[in-house]
Amino acid sequence: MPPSSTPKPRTARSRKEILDAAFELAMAHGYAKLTMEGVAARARVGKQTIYRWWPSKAALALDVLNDRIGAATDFPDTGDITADLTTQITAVATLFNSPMAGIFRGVIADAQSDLRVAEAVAATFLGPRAEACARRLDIAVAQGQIRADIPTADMVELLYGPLYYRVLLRDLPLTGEHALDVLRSVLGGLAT
Amino acid sequence: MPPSSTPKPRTARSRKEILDAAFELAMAHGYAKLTMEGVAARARVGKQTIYRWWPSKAALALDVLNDRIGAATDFPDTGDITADLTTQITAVATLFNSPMAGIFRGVIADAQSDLRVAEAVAATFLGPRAEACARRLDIAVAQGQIRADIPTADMVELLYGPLYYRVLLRDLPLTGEHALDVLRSVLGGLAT
Amino acid sequence: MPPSSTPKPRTARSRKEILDAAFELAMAHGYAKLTMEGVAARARVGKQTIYRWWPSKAALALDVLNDRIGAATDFPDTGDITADLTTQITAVATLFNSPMAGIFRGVIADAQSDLRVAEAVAATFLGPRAEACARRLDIAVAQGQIRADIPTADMVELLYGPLYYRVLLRDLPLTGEHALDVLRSVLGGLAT
Amino acid sequence: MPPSSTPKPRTARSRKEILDAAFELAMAHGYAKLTMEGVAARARVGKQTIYRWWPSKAALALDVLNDRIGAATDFPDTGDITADLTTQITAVATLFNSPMAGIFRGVIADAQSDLRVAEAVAATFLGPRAEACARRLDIAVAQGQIRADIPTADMVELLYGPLYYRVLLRDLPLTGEHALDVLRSVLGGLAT
DNA sequence: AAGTAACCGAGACGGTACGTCTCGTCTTGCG
DNA sequence: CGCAAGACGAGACGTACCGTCTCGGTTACTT
Repeated sequence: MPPSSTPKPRTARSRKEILDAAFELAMAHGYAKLTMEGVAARARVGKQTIYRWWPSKAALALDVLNDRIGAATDFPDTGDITADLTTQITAVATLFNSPMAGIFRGVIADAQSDLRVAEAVAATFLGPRAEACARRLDIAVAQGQIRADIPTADMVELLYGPLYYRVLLRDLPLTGEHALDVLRSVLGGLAT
Repeated sequence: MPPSSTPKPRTARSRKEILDAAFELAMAHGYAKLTMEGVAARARVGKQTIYRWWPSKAALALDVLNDRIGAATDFPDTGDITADLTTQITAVATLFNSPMAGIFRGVIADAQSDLRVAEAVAATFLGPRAEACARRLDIAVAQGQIRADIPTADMVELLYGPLYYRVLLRDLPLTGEHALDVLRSVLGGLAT
Repeated sequence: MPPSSTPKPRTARSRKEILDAAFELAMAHGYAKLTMEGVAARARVGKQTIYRWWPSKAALALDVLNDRIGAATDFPDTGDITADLTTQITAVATLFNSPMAGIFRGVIADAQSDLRVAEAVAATFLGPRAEACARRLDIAVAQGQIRADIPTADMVELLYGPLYYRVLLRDLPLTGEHALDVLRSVLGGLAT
Repeated sequence: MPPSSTPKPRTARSRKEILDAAFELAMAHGYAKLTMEGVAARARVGKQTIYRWWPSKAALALDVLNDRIGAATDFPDTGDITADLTTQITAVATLFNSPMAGIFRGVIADAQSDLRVAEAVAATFLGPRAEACARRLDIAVAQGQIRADIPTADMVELLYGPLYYRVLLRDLPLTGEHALDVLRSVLGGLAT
């Protein structure tokens, strides 16, 4: 997204105020009721200033996510892949139980109809995290802790797909316990 | 959703015309550009007539999906769970590569911000299919083909979560081959 | 303009409220600060409702003028053309010293850049009044009170041009006395 | 207007480039689409540089007019007032049929809502020309060619008012012939 | 010749209003 | 008298300019 590609807006001040305003409004009324006009009004900024740096409310919200989450979901490497995945997946589950989940779900919703948003999500949010996970799995494969006949990039989808399923498709809660059940089941397999 | 609970609208004729119009417009211009006004105009129906039966465009689109897909994803039982899952998952992958996928993605997108849509999706679309799958897995558990220590309802999420991940989150294609790779990996597990 | 050509807006009620709001706002802050948004807000009406019937603020203001002025500048016929012109021109001068003058000047200003406004002004405001004047002059010509070798349509321009000149071009006031001086001079001619 | 009162801007070069750019843009797209931003871009000048010398687009356009028209409407004195008025009024009619008319009409339009523009028009454009005309008429009065009982300043309005009427109020063309008809009629009077 | 001040292009900024779009409700009038 | 047709209040959209305000890179005047 533009603000990332041209990371030096004239005044970093308005950038911060816009991101803050967007975050606060999303928290207060939900992503669906977030509007560019509302953000502009709360940030005391002209609408054009927002559109200059972000092409859509989803792009803006994605930057809010990236700014706020930061390295909260970085990958550890203790040598034990099961322990590391447990740590990581617990962090993800925590995140999905925080208010940030509403913004994430809204961004993903908009990505369904806006290709540029989908690309930005892949490039700045999901992609890096998936690659970090795949790299950790590569190490585990090399150490013989994980099967070598499945691409690690695919494994990432097996591990996280069920979590996103809960977040996006069902009204069932995604608890940390459930996330760990998923992890165990995926590692062990369903067949007898 | 209303049309389901009152399955005999005054004139079944307009119901069909509305669903057809919605389908054709969604095919022609995409779910995002589908509007209630557009549907009313194409179906030569008053807007009020649509609102009488469906509270939102997502609810209408969901009915379009249910009408058009019907039993296309029913579950077979040949006695071999792997074979049956293969059959079923191939059918799902096919569906997700058809134009219907656009409508599905749009409905899921709207479900993120509209609780009633989310409930309707769970009640009329995902729920029944998940339950059918779980029932089939119960049989397989009873036959000893599948582990008994994991709730079959959870297994459904392990199996389908990765597919939805591809459909909703990444720009990667969901091929039938990939779907079968997922099936095999989930059944076999990732650990050595 | 549309509201004239399709004189039956769905509810005459909103039409009146819009015209009233426009008039009041123009009186309060001047034509230049009149905005469609302001009118909509004061009339408690959607902007679209205004745009449905009037294509521009000038078209709306022109209707305000026509509604408010009505027959105030109708032409008398007492048999004495000098007396009748005196009556009429005094009425016009009075009008140009009323607050309506501001609206008139604004409409004429917009007509300079919007052909449709110019046409509407000619068709609904200036044209009818000029024709009424020309008809009265025709009678005077037939009675031998006025020269027959000048088209009466041109005479209208000689009589009123100097008044509009004052209203539109100079900061000099257009008093009733000055208007009558003009009338006398035009009738009598400048040459010795 | 400022540029007149401070006739030596730091660089006369930018002054000319700005006036040229404004003229060309007004010719190309019309006064209404002329913008300060457009002028700045075409003149390769900062917006501030324009605002330093001209407070509004109308003030700028007025300077364009004054620069381009120059002495084109100066008053001759051959001793025959009718001949001189004919010469002069023909020149004015020619001007009003040139592309400059669009700029003039735009400036007059803006003058309706901007008092400073109105004053500048009176001070630098209409005023001097009206005074020149009045002076010439004074001579004619002294020579007995013109009535002495009407202020010559008023006569100017009688002569030019009908021309401006055509330019500003009706969609009728202002031909040289029509202008001369007006002249004859005003000199001779309408009454029998 | 180097140092330094002013200027000025470029364009971001906070705003305002535009004219359009779609929503979900309400009203009219035809069949 | 039910429904198509579509007007209605509402309010966000994304754009265009406004007039003001920095930001740096010349430019041209000292010393």
